[in-house]
Amino acid sequence: MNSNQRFLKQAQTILKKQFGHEQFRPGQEEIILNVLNGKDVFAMMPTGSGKSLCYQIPGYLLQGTVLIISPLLSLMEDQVHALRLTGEKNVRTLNGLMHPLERSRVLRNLRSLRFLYLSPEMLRAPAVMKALSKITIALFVVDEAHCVSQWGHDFRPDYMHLADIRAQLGQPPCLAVTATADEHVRHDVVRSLNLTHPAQIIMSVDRKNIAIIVQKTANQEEKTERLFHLLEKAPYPGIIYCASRDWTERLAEQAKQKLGLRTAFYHGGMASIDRRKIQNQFLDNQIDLLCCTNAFGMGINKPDIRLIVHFHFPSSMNAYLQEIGRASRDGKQGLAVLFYTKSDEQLPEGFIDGNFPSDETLRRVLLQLDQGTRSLADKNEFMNVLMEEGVSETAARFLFEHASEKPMQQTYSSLLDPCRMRIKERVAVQVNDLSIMKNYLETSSCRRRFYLQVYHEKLQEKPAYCCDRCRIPLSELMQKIPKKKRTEPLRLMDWKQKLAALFQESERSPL
DNA sequence: CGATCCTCCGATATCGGAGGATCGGTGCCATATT
Repeated sequence: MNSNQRFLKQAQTILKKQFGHEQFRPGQEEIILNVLNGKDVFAMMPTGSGKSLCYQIPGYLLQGTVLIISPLLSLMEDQVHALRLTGEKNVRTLNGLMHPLERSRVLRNLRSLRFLYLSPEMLRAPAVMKALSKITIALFVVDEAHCVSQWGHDFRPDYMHLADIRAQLGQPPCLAVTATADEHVRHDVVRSLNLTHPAQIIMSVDRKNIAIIVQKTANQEEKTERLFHLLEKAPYPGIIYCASRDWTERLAEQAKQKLGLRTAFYHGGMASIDRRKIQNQFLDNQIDLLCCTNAFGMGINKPDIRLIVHFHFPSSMNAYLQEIGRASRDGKQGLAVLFYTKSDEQLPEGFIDGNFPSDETLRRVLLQLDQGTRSLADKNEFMNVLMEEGVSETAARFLFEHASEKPMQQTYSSLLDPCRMRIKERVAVQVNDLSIMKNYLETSSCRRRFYLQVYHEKLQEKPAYCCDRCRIPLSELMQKIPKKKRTEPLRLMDWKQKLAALFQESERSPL
C-alpha cells in the first residue's frame, strides 16, 4: 500500500466515524490527499459541496492545530457549532467579542486545540502571534478565499498580510477555499497568499437547475412594477438583492403591504443580534421574502431558496454568481431574475470612487505628514480626523496603510506616485469587473454561455430552462419549481440537536 | 452619476421651486462613552 492509499484509507475512516458519511463527494478526496501530502492547495467548489471537510478531516490526521482564517464572526460561530455537534471539543474561536480573560485562556491552551477559527485582523495582535508561534500549525486554512482579492486591497487590508503571517508561523501548508473566483481572482489569491506550486482543484461554477432571466426596463417605476408582477406568481422563499440599505427596507415594506408576504430586510447597518435573528427566521421558513444588500449570504446554506431577484445588479460577475448560486442548492428547479435600468449604473461606479482617496486628498495628506501637521502615531485619530473631513472610511484606511509603509529615509510625498499607480490599478480592476457585468446585461446571446466564458468554461449541455435569451417557456418553468406552503410549521429540533444544544450551554464558560 | 435631502428665496403665512450638497456597500478590532 503506497502512502496515498494509506492516507485515503485513514481519511475514509474519519469521514465515517467522525462525520457519519459513507462516501466522499466530488473533489474532496483530491483536496484532502494534497493537503495530507503537505502541498499548498487552491480549491474552488460550490457551497454545500463539503469544503469544510477538506480541512476538518486532515485535522484528525496531521500533527498540530489547524488554523482557519474566516471573514465573518457569524461564520466562525456556525462552524464551531457544527464541529461540536460531531462531538469535537477541541475547537474554539478567538474574536474581539470575547472577554479578555477568556481570550487569554484560549491562548494559553492553544496546544490542546485541534481547530482554531479567527479573523485576519486578530492575527495581527502581537499576543496572538506570540502564542501561535509556540505551537505546531498543522494547516493554514483561508476560508472564503476570494475575500483576499475582493477585500484585501482596500476594505480589509489585513487580508494582504496573511502571507507574512504564515511565514512567521513557519510556513505551514496552506489550503485556500472558495466557491467563486474568476481567473484574475484566483491568480490574485495564489500570489497574495504566496502559495507555492499549489494543487488547483477547480469545479464548475454553473448551476444548471437555475433558470436565468435578465430584464431591462425604461426607468425605476417600470422596474418596480415588473418586480411586483413577478412577486405575485413567484415561488418562495426568495431573496431580493438591492444596492442600498434604503431600498431593502422600502421593498420589504411594500411587498408586505401589497402582497401580504412575510418579509424582512437585512443589511450591514443593523445590530448584529437583529441580523442573526432575521437570518435564523429565514432559515426556519418564517420569512418568505428577504430584501437585503450584499451583506447577506456568505455561509448561508439553505437548500430550498427558489428565487433570487436582483433589483440592482452586483458589481462583478463573481458577486452575481455567488448570489444566484444561493438558489435551489437541493438540485430542484430555481429561478434568478435580474431587473435593471440605465441609471442603476451610477451606484456601483460611485462605490468604486469611494474606495480610494481623491487625488487632491492624497496630495494634501502626504504633504501634511511631511510637514508634521498630521501624524500616523494614533491610527484612530488619523482615521477620525480624515472622516470628519468627509473622506470615506475605506479611503482613510487606504491612506493609513500606504503611508505606514514608507521607508525611513524617504518623504511621504515621494509616495504620491506609487499611491496613484496603486489606485489606478485597483480602479481599473473594479471598472473592468463592472464592465463585464454590464456586457452580460446587454448580451443578445445565451447568458449561461456568457458567464461560463468569463470562467474559461464551455457550456457542455444546455439545460431545458436555460435563460431568457434561450427563450424559457415561463408558465411551464413555474410549474417545475417546487412551491412551499406559506404557513409551514416551525422546524422542530430533534432530540440529538436538543441534547447538543444543552451540552453546549453547560460547557460555556461562566466568564 | 442622479436621487434625495437641505437651504434659501420670495412674499406674506404656508409653500413652491431653484440650486447646491450629499450620499450610496461589504466587517474586523479597539477604545471611549452611555
